[in-house]
Amino acid sequence: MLKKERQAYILHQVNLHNKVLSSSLCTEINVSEDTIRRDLQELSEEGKIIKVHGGALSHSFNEVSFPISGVYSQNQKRIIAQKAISQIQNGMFILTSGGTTIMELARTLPPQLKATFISGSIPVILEYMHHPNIEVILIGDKISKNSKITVGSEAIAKIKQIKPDLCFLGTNAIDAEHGITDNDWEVVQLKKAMIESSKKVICLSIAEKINTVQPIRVCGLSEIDMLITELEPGNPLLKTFVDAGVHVL
Amino acid sequence: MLKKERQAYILHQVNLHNKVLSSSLCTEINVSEDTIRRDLQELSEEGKIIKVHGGALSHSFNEVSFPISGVYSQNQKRIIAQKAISQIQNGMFILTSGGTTIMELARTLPPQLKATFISGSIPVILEYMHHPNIEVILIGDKISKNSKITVGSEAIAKIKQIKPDLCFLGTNAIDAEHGITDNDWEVVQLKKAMIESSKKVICLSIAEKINTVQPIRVCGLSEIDMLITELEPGNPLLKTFVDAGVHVL
DNA sequence: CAGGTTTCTGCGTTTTTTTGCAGGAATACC
DNA sequence: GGTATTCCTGCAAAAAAACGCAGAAACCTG
Repeated sequence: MLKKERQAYILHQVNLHNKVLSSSLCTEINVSEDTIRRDLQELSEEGKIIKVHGGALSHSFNEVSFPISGVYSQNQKRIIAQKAISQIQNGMFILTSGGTTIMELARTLPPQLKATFISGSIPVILEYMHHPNIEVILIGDKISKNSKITVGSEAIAKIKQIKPDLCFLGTNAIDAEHGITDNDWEVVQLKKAMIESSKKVICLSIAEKINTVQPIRVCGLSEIDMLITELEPGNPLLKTFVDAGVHVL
Repeated sequence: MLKKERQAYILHQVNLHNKVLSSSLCTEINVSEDTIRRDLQELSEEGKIIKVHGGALSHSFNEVSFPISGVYSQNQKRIIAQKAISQIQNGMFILTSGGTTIMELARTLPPQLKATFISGSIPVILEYMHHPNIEVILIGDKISKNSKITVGSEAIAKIKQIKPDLCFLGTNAIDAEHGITDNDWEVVQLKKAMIESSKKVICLSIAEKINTVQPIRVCGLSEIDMLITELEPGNPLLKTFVDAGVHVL
């Protein structure tokens, strides 16, 4: 990995998470802690970041403190993202939906991971594009402005042509009885196609959305292979899903 | 292998993978590391790539790469955008390439305009999405990280299926003798398809790029219907294009 | 076509950059 | 106050770059 490349990655991480720990960076990128420190030093001298004991902060950070609930659910999503990443192997073809949980997954992907990611969500695609070793395939069609995702028959047809190894599905609502449900008809059509095409479907959901129902049905529990939440697999809230045969992580 | 040939290959590799290692290049092309280094040096001096220790990176790494021409050429591009907008009518289907000039066009679009815009460029699409009355169609395929545009046979096939009223083409280089030329092979393929599909092709170019040539040919002057620059149509710099039958605005 | 000039390329040497490591100093945490 | 990180300094090894040079190829030019 080139020095500039590494610094670009660090800078991206800082801007994304508002802070980085040099200790975690050096295991991620697999270089010595000294190298990270020198990188942070240089970036700091260029005014790109603020170096502090143990890591660095984003420049915009020290200005305003942001709402606690945002950070709170961000941490939950980070846990989910970590679990999801453990399911990814080098060389995989991975289809993902949109949504903030998937965004967090995209941000958390380790830099040395080599895989191909496919999506129709613009914000998620932008995130994938920042990663050094990831191939990005964009599903094209008409853009739904409110969900910022491509929707329509062309997109669905394209999804049906591929056979990804994994499909990560961000969920709006999941319930033991009604399965996965959503509130946007076009997005639901897309998700149905994604589930149908993929070898393995992994559903990402924060606990808050468990046992909630939305008007339009995406699929039943039998069609998903794994459910990932920020909770421990043994949590009583998840029991009904385990009983229904879903692998809970 | 000729020097120019070698440099074109290197440039292509950089545009494709966003980075190259001089060590891997010299085994690929089978020349000494010194030669590669000199090539990278030259390409870097021409502003095509960014040379770093151990290899080279594409320009997309440090976004803010044009400090001088930035705000300066922004005004020029705004003039071009205004002229381009005068050619748009409500209800049109408009295909656009990527690039900063097109970005400026996207930003300048009047809010009441109702039209359908089609593109494969991520930054441009983001801009279109902010407009209230514009339908956005995204061309999907593999994303070229450095040009931030979808490239590949799927994208080209999709473009060939449509018949837009207008095509706005951002140009890297235009010359009376060689026509429109560019330096990224995949982007050229895309532009060729765009020109072929469209009823009317309008070429946007800042004066700085007039009478410059890049290695790969996109099309001759006869294939474009209109050329828009920030200059007055009567400017002597544009005379050769008027003589060649291009409508200059 | 002969002779001269320029350009290109590879090789050996020197210089610079990068990176990791060790030991002591500074800092944070309990 | 004690302990554990983290930070800094100097140093050394490896990699890469720069430099000078020389042979070869290409290219004028009369």
